Amino acid sequence: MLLNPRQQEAVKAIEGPVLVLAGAGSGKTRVITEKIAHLIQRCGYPARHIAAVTFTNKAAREMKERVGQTLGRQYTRGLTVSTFHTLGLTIIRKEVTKLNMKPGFSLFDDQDSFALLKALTEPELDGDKTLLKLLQSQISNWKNAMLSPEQALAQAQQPDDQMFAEFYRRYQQNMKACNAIDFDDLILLPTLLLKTDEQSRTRWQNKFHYLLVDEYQDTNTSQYELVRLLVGERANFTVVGDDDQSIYSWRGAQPQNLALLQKDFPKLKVIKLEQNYRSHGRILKAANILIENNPHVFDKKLFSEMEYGVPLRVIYGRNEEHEAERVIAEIVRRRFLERTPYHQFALLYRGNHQARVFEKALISNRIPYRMTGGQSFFARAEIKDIMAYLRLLVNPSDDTAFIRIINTPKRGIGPHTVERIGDLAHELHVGLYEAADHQALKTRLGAREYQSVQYFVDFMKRAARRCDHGADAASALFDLLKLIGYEEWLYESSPSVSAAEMRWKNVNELMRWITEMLKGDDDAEPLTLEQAVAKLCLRDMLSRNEEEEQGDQVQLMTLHASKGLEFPHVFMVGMEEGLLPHQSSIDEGMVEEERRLAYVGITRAQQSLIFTMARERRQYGDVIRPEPSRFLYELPQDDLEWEEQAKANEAARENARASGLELLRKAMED
DNA sequence: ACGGATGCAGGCATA
DNA sequence: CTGCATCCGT
Repeated sequence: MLLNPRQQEAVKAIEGPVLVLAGAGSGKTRVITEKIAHLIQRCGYPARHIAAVTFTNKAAREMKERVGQTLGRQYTRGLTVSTFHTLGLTIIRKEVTKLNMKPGFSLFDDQDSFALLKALTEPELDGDKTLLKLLQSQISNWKNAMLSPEQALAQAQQPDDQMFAEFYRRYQQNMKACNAIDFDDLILLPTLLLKTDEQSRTRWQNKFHYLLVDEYQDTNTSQYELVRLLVGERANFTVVGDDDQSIYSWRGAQPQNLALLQKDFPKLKVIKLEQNYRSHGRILKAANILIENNPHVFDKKLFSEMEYGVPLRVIYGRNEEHEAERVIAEIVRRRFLERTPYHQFALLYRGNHQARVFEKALISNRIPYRMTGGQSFFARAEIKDIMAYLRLLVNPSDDTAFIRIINTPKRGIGPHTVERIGDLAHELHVGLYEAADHQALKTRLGAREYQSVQYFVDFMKRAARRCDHGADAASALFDLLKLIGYEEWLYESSPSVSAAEMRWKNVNELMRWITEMLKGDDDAEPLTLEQAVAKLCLRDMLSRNEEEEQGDQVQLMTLHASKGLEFPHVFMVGMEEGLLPHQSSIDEGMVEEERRLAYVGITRAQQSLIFTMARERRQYGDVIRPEPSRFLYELPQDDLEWEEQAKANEAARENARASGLELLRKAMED
């Protein structure tokens, strides 16, 4: 298919800054892909001087794949297609010395950060979960806004803010001691470095001559700053975004960055893609009308040349179980009547917890399904354990990893012993692992405990040595796994044999990835253990391994996770006040973002769209009777069939037929 | 002092 | 329903 004029314009505008406002389903991935091809083939840009940045690994993989298909693999060698975070990691790794970091640094995920925060605020916060979560997101906000602990403290108005700023300082200090950085640092550190160090800035500006950024409305302040620093004076770049699909302000995204661009780059060329190739007319109309309730920076009206399609529907369940049953009945009906395969249906919901009921119903009806997101592979305890072993191997200062595995599997080292090690570490100003290996520990522990600790340190040392020198790090890891008896431990500690089997399977899957990464393959260089561990921490696997088998399965995911995807038939479930818009968003006056979320959901649908809700819903202990979501009332009612209304129409039609009132029947059908 | 078991509390944003 | 705390047995 040929590109339309607007798309062509977007592809061919290569001098100076370009903003592509790409509505949902307007073919933006295609534009980015074609543009990369154009730059390489027509404009003589070497692939290694082009970088395309996305937000998710999935998007990055897909884009790499599609550029490869368009151009042929040999042309894409050296091309950088990665997420912001991976790009940040690349820069950090090349600049470790300038950043005063030791190689082999650990990447803390949210859980690791949380654990650390909890530990170092113990006296003040006493493990208060809500406060800790608040603190964690506050620190994240500060980092995304590029504020140091000192600046945060200076800005603090109330004593509470001052306390949080103080915790922020403590946190940073401890991260440094652990030779660890968190996800926000992956952007912040490169940004600060490029800002202050001219040499580094020049190096990276010379590395990338052209920059493309996808989902630009999701960038936060430090990401935007990084973009600006990377493109420099030359300002040759293309960003693609849609302010109507900005749904991540809660993690620091600044959709204003779209407008800011025009101010910072007066020469900015703005191109709108408004033709939608995805959805039937009715669906698009509904989406347009809904989003008109929001204020806009750039006016944009999507149109479609596709058929108008069937009406949108609203169906009810008595309660959430019944809601799920009705959705499933509809899927089954359409599968048999219209031969629609399962994979063409998607169930979209606001919160992960909503998935449970639907999962249950799908299982009991033996309908295959695939759930994206939710409890991910890397959140599983067994994976976190193994990852902690790996992290400690490459970074002996990683105290969080040490604490996780010092007694997993159980080897007789309890909290008391760990505390003693902690005391010593504190006195000597070293990490826990180093303290555990210290002479002085012998006099402070009982003989049995000391021996257990020695045993642990001993095999870790040996494993680390084999990983460093030996060509075969992989087999060292397998031996380590054997030695600690992890498989046996899983069978002892799991609630059932099948759970243990599952967990062991996961561990093996992880080991397989590592082995492959260490070995390398056709389009991937062999990695050091250090690099492999970092990649795993970013959940950034090279090959397509972690794509699970995709049979004919109903798709389940959150509205957030659905962005960028499309499905022939969509169910948006739980369309109720309190769920969508979510109660806390209503309370905080953040309904506009919820509306965008609804907009994202609606524009995923290609052919049919059904909204569902429950009349009664269990919440915590009690039962509530939710109101229909305000968004349903904002949709064009002519294109929306409410169930009762449909039933009423049906009844009237029936009556008319029975009484032979031909005219009335005709009227009803209009 | 460690580790397993049992009982109770609070819990749902969204990657 | 899950995760943590506490208690008790070894």
